[in-house]
Amino acid sequence: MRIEDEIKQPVFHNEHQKAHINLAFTAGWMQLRQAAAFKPFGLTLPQFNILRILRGQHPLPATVALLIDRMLDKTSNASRIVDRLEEKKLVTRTVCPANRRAVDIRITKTGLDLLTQIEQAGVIYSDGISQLSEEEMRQLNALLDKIRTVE
Amino acid sequence: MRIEDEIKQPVFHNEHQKAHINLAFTAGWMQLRQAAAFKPFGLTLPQFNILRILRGQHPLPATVALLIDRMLDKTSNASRIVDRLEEKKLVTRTVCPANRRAVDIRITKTGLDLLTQIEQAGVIYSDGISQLSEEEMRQLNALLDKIRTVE
DNA sequence: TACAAATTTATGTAGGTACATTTAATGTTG
DNA sequence: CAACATTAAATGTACCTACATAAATTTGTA
Repeated sequence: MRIEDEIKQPVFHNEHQKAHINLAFTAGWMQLRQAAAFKPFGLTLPQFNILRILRGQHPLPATVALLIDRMLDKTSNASRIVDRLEEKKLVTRTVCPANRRAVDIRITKTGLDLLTQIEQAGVIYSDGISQLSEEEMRQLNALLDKIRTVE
Repeated sequence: MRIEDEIKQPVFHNEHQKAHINLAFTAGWMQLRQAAAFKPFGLTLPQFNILRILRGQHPLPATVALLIDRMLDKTSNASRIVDRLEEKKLVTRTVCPANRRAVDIRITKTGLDLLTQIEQAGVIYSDGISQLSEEEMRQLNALLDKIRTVE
C-alpha cells in the first residue's frame, strides 16, 4: 500500500519528508512481519538475535558486554533479554571463573535446536528485501550508508 | 561508521543480509538522533507526532481513532500517549457531545507554542536524509516502496 | 422496543528501549 | 597494602509497542 494511504496524508511536501517517513515506516513494517514470524516459536526479535550471537560463539561462552557489542541496538538491555532466554532454558548463565564480575552465557542444546527449526522454516528471508534485484540491494545499501555520514 | 564495524561483523554474507541489517540499523540510528533532539523539549517522538496531527486538525478536535488512523505505528497506544500529553497540559480531552463513546482531543495554546519552538530550533531536518541529493531521495523512496510490495 | 452486534476508548500484561544508579569484583597507585 | 578508580552486570524508572480484553455507548434488527 502507498504510504500516502497508510497514514492518510494526501501528498508529501517534498522527497525529503517522504524519504524520512518511508524509512521509518518500512523498517517498522519489516520488524512487524519478522516479529510475527518468530511468534510461533515463542521468541521475540531481540531474543532471536541474541541467540544467534551465542551460537556464533558456541561452544565458547559470551559475556553480556560481548552481546551488547554485537547487537544492533546498543542501548537495549541484554541482561534482561538473557533473563527471558534463561527462563525458557535456551541459555545458561554461570559466573565466569576467570573474572567473577563477568557472567558466562552459553546457548543450550534446546536453543541450538530452536534456531535450526526457525531457519528451516525459512523465516529469515521473508523480509521484503527479496523484492529487490542484487543491483538494487547494492543501491539501497549505498544510500543508507550515505545517510549515516552526518558528522 | 561502517555497519560491519558497528556490530563487529567482519563481512556480510550477501547484499540481502546487509540490506536487511542496514535498513533496521539506519532507521534506529535516525530515531535515536531524533529522540535526543526532542528531549530538551520534554517530548518523545510519538508524543511529538501526535501533537503534530492535532495541530493539523486544529481548531477542530481529533478522536483517538483519527490519531491511530494517521499514525505511522498503528499498533501503538494512542490513548496512553495522549495521557502523557494531557498531564503536560499540551492537549485537552473532553467527551464528544455528538457521540459519547468518543473523546475530543485538542491541542492547547501551550502545545502549539511548543511545536513552533521545536520547529524553529530546526530539529526536523537533522535526520541524515539531507545527505542525499534530490535524485537519491527519489531512488530511496522507490526502493523502499518496492520492498513493501510483498503480497 | 428489547436485545444483539458493532463501535470507541480504556486498561491489563508481557516484553522492549533509554538512561541513571547500584552492587560487586578487580585494577591501580601513593 | 589501603584507598580510590574502573569494570561488569543487574536493577530502577519512565515510556513505548503489541496484543487481548473490558466497559460504555450507539446502531441495527427481529
